[in-house]
Amino acid sequence: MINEDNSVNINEADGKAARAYHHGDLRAAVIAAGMKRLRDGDDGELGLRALARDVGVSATALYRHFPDKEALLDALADEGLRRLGALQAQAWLKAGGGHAGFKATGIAYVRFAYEEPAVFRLSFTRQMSERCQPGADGGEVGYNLLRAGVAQTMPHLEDPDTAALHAWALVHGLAMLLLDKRVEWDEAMVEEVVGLTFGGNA
Amino acid sequence: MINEDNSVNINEADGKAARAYHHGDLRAAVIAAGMKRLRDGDDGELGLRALARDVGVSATALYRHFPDKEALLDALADEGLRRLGALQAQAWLKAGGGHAGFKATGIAYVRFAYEEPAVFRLSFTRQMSERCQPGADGGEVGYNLLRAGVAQTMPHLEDPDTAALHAWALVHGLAMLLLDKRVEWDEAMVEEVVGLTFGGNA
DNA sequence: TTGATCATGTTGTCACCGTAAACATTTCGA
DNA sequence: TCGAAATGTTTACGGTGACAACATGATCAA
Repeated sequence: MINEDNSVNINEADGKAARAYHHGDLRAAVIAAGMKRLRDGDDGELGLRALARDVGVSATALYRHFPDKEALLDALADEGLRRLGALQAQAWLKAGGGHAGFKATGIAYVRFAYEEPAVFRLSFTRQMSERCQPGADGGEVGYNLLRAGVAQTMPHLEDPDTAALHAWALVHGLAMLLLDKRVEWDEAMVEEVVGLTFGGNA
Repeated sequence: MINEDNSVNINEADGKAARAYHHGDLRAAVIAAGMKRLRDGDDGELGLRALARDVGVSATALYRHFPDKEALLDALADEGLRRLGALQAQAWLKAGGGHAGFKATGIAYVRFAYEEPAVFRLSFTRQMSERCQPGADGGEVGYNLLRAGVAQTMPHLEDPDTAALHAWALVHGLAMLLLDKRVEWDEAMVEEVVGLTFGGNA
């Protein structure tokens, strides 16, 4: 069981000795700790040793759950994409779908990048060429929303693929420019720029 | 003097002893070597030691020219931006300016990212918040071209800033999606997507 | 010519990192 | 109950960026 503060309870049910040799669910705990570090902007690299220390375990213990550091980062990246997709879906619903919903998914994309820069960057920087776990999301939720939005919002375009890529590139580029401090965050600005492509400029 | 193969000639003019204790122009040589490594896709990090080895000098010698590794990377990043700007300017001229020229600068941006991924990524990933050397370009050439292009191509828009950012975000996002293998390179696709924003879709 | 001074490069060292191998402990199924 | 499998620890190795102390070469005044 993992608490909100990422501490881990062991033997919650049976109340045995507090300090057990085995960790409750190390894999999940490590991912949670990694996410926390990314979110807290513990800027710089997150290292195996620091992560293991957070969870209260030996550095090499992580190798029982991840073949190497890359695999661990991949897991974190996937978790990030999953969260992004969830936020987009939520924004779509909240806006009631349609044009407004589509635009909302775009803004949610940029906002996520701005609010959790390290997570966003990690999620997209990892080359997804390697093995994709069967359970991996890989950003499918977000992309499906995108395709649906394009279909609903711009049925007149002859090539929906081009339009979808256009929309994706726009929000992704805006997000990246924000992360790399090429552009300063400005809610109104984001709405305008996104709206220019995402349906609203009628 | 730095040759094409990044070797360095010392005492070119006076023909003195070939092996001097002091390096001809270590700073320039290191930057050249770094660029070469980035271009050759010597994947992974480029380290101080490897770089020093390339140039044929001790690792710590680099600290005479750069306060730390970050500064070195900053120098490489700036060099990258300068090259990008040059390529864009060249594309603009070759296309004869106007709408076609504007679109050409956008495509040049994406192409540069695709052809020299490591350089592009480094150039934009470095936080430019810190001190910008007086001589640093910082991507000014490229941005000026962008503003000029927007002004020429879309005079009807009420807010040129929004339009410029829109265009920039589009090519930047497309570039990033290409680098991170979210999208496969396809010349025609790039032209279409870029053309959707960069003037051509009339 | 001499010798001081400074810029530049070298050697040695340190703390940290990822990770492999060997070992210890706990859990669980037969 | 007992042995195998799963999980965590210890130790060690090579690599990294960074610093301090030292060596070498160039420059310039006296």
